Amino acid sequence: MTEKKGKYYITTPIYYPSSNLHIGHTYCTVMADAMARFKRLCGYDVRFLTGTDEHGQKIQTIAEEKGVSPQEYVDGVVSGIKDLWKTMEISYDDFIRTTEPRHVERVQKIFMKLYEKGDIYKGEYEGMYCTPCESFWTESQLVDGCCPDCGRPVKKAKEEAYFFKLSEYQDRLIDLFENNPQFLQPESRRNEMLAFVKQGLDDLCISRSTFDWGIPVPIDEKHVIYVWLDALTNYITALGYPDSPELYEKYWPVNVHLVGKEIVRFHTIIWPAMLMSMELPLPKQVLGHGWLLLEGGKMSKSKGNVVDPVKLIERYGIDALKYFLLREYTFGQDGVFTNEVMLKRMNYDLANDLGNLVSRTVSMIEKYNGGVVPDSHGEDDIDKDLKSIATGAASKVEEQMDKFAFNMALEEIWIVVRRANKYIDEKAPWVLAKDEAKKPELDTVLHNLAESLRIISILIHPFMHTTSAEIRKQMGLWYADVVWEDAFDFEMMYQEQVKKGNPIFPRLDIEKELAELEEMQNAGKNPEEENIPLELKPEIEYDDFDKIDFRVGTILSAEKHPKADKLLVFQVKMGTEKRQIISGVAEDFTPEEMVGKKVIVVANLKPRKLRGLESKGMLLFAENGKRCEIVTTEAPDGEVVS
RNA sequence: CGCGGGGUAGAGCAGCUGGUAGCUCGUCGGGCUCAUAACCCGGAGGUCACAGGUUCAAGUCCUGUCCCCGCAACCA
Repeated sequence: MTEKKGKYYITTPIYYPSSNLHIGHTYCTVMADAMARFKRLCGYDVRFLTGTDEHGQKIQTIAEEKGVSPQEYVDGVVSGIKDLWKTMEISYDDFIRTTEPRHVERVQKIFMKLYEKGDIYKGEYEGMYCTPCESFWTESQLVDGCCPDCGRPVKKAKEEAYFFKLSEYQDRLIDLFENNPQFLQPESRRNEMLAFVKQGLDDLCISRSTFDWGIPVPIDEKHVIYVWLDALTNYITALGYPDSPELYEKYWPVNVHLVGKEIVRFHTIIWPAMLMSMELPLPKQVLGHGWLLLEGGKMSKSKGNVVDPVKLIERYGIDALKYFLLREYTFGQDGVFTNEVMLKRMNYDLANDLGNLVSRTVSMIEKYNGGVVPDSHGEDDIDKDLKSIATGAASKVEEQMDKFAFNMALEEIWIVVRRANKYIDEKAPWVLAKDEAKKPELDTVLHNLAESLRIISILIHPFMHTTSAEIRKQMGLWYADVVWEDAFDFEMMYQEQVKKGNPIFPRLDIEKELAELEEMQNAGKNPEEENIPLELKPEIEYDDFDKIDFRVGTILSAEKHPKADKLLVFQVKMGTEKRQIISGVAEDFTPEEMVGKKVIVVANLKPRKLRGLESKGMLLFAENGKRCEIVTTEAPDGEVVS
C-alpha cells in the first residue's frame, strides 16, 4: 500500500434541516467527497466531516406547526439527509448533529472557555425582530416596516443577551487576511472580507432568551446559545474537543472548510475570532464556492424551483450526476444549472467518449484475442504518444486538485479518453486483424488500450468510484486494488480476462429526456389535485382591513425619480384630488406605458419621503419577485374599493 | 457615491506570473465500421466591450469610458 503522507481534514458546512436538501447542497458535498476520496487515494490520512445544524427558532416553529417535538422533527429530516448521502455514496468519516450530547456538552465547555477568557459579557440586544427568520434588524434595514428577508412583520424587541467580543479581534483578523493569502480563496472573497472587517466589527450576540430550542447557556438557564457559537464549533467538537482530544490533536487545524459563498463571512471572521479567543490554531484554509443558479435566478425553496437530486440520481445514476457537477462548473464561480447542459455532458462525455471507449476496447479484445489482454510488442510514435499522455495525466490531475479545480482535473482525464479513441482510429485494429502477419502489432494496440483504460479507471476513481469499479471488472482487473501510483506506469497488465458488460453509460435521447424531466419537475411544482395552503402573513382582524382606504386612481403622468433608479413618480387623480405617489417599479414599466392606466391606490397610507420626494399613498401591483403586473380596474377614479 | 463579479467564434466557457487565441456544443466537408448512429480528421467562424498608454511583444500590465449581473442605498 501507499505510505502515509500526513493527515487531511476537510469539512462541509453543517446543513440546516428545516426541509430537504437541494442540488446546491449536493454540489458542495460532492466536491468535498471527491476531494476526500482523492486525498485518501493519494495516501493521506483523511477525515471528512459533515453534519446538521439543528437548533433555532425556525426549527422549533416548524415542529410546532407539525405537532411534533423539535427533536422528532429534526430526526426525521436528518434521517432523510443521511439517506441521500448514502444514495450518493458520500464517504464521510463522521456526521455531527448539533443536538447530540457530545456536541451539546462541548459547546457549553467552549462557552465557558470564552467566558473565563473575559470575551463574553452580558448586554442588551435591541432591534426589530423577525420571528420566522430569527433575525434582528436595524430600523434602516426594514422594508415596508417588515423583515427584508421574508417580508413578514417584525416587532420591536429588546432582550438581555450574551455577547462575544468580536470587536477585540478586528486587528488580528486584518492581519490574518493580509498576511495569509491562502487562508481564504478565491481571491475576490478575500478582498470582500477584508473590506468588511476594516469597516469595523460589532460584538456578536451569542445567546437568545426568546426561544428555548438550543443549547442552554451554562451560567444562565434563561438563555440558549445562539446559532454561530453552536454551529461553527462543530468542526472541533466532532473531534472531541475539549474533553476527549485524541482526534482533535491529530486532525486540527483543519486543512479545508468548504463553504458556500453566503457563509464565508462567518467562517473567516467569527470562527477565527473564536479560535483566537480560545488560543487554538486557525483553519488552514476556507474555500468559498459559488452557487448553482437556475435560468430564472437563485434556487430557493420559497420559489419552488429547487432541483431535487434524488430524481436525477434515480434516472441517471450517481456517477453521472457527480461527473456533471464537478466537470461543468468552475469552483468559486456561480454556474447555471439546466437540464439540457446536464444531459449533454452526460451523453457526450460519459456515453460517447468514455462508455464507448470501454465498449469498443473490450469488444475488440474479445473478438481479436479471445478476451485475453495480449502482451505488447514494440512501439512506434503513435504508441509513445498515447503512453506519455496516459502516464502523464495523474500528475496533472494532482496539480488541478491542489487548486480545487475539479473541472480541470476531469478535463485532464478526458484528454486521455479522447486520445485513446483517436488511437483506435489511427491504428485501425480491424484492418490489422485481417492480416495474420500483423498479429503482433494488433496485440500491441489491444494491450495499450487496456493499459489506458486501467489508468483511466484509477484517475476517475475519486470522482466516480462505481464506474471505476465497473471498468475494472470488465477489464479483468477486479482482483487488484486501485492504487494511485499505478497511474504513472504503463506496463502492468498481463493476460487479464476481459468480459463485456452492459454499457456503463447508456446513450440518452436528449429530446425525450428533456421532455420527461420537464414533466416531472412540473408535476412536483403544480400538484393540481392538492390544495396546498399558501405561506401567509399572520391573520388580521376585519377591523384591520377596514382601516385601509382603497381608491381607484387614474395615472395622469409618470416619470423616473431623479435620484433613484428603481422608483417611478406618478401623478394620480382620484376623483377630485390629484396627488403624487411613488412606486418601486421602474425596472418593470416605462413611465410612458403607465400613463392613463387605472390603478388601485392605498389612499390613506401615511405620506413619506422617498429620496427627497413625497409619496402620498401606494399603488397595488401583483408580483412574484421577478415579474410585476399592475392591478387595474374598469371603475371610475375616486371610487372606493372594498 | 458605494462593494464585488463580468464583457473572448452562433451558444456556453478556459486562458495563472505578458511571446503565434483555446475547449465543449452547434455548423460545413471528409474518413472509418471495432463500438452505445458512437469514434477520428479537416474547414468556416473572433477588431479578445471601447479608447489611450507601458513594452521588442498585451485578452494577459496601467489609465479612462461604456454595457451586463449580484449586493448595498432605495422599492408605502
